[in-house]
Amino acid sequence: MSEEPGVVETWRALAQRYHDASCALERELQERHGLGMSEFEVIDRLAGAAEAKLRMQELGEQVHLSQSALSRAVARLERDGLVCRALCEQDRRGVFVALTEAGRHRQEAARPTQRAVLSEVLGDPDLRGETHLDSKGSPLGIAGQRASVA
Amino acid sequence: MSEEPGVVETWRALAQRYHDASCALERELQERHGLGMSEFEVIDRLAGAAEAKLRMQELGEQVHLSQSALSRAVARLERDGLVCRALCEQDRRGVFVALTEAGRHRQEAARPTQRAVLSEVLGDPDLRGETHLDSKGSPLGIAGQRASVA
DNA sequence: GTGCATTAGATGCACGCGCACGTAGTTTCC
DNA sequence: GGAAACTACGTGCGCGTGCATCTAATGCAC
Repeated sequence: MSEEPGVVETWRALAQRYHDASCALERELQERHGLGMSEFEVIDRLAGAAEAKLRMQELGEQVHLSQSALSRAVARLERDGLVCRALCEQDRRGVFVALTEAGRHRQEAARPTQRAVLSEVLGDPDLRGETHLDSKGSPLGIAGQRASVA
Repeated sequence: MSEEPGVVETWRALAQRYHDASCALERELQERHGLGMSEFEVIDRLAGAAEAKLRMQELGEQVHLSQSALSRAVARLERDGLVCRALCEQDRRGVFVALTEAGRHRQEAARPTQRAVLSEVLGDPDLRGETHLDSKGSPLGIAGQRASVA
């Protein structure tokens, strides 16, 4: 009788990896840029979109948030002045979400942090030390984890 | 030149994969066994432990929950009669959590569901169709990501 | 045009989570 | 032996999330 047929192991490794990364990401983004993971995800997607604007629906397809969670996240971002909502003239049910100047600036400031955290946690040697986490001086406290997949 | 150095792609694939799996798992476990993911994780770990009992601390090392979240999860499980707490005589700060009969039964009932969901979502061909999810049939549309690290 | 089904997005609600803190019990050091 | 530091666990609190539901706008039938 096999007890650990593989799927469960895979799942646990996946969950472990995800949690390590998301916790570190959440913490660093929050502490250094006042952004939650979801918020950053939204403005990051917006920054990558044409004209830095997307409809809620399109945003929802890219981020893995529920529709309500996305609505709240955008509301928070709007409250902080990082995005603004605009009616869609073609379909007046729709809402465009556009990155503001402040939003773009914040995203550009936060992206290196994201990259650094991810390469640290996910163990990508490519960016190690390139876009490192200077300023605060904290080495993230997750060095040496690596969660090596090999 | 689009600069996508890999880490972000890896991260997004990882997050996607994790969310697909956790959402499906959460939903199925809840609907079919009245268990949340965390709850199942706890009783599953307990079932795998010697004498089906562990200290909170040891449990905390295995599950990726914060100490408080674990405390609440165990409280819920105790409320439902699936586990029971017992003082640790050696160290009276410690608390043992033990699987009850009902708890073991529930875990044994839920494990096939977990396996089935995971093999469905994570795409492990080994269990495909063996412990299948009745009328699911949906490939969940996440095949072929893998995010190979090698 | 009027009525009904559908879709986009917002919101009330309950819940699980992490953080900070409180409370016992233990160890350390004098 | 007694005070301080530390550890294991529980708890108040605020917050973000998903679910169900609501509103407004669109499309379709007739």
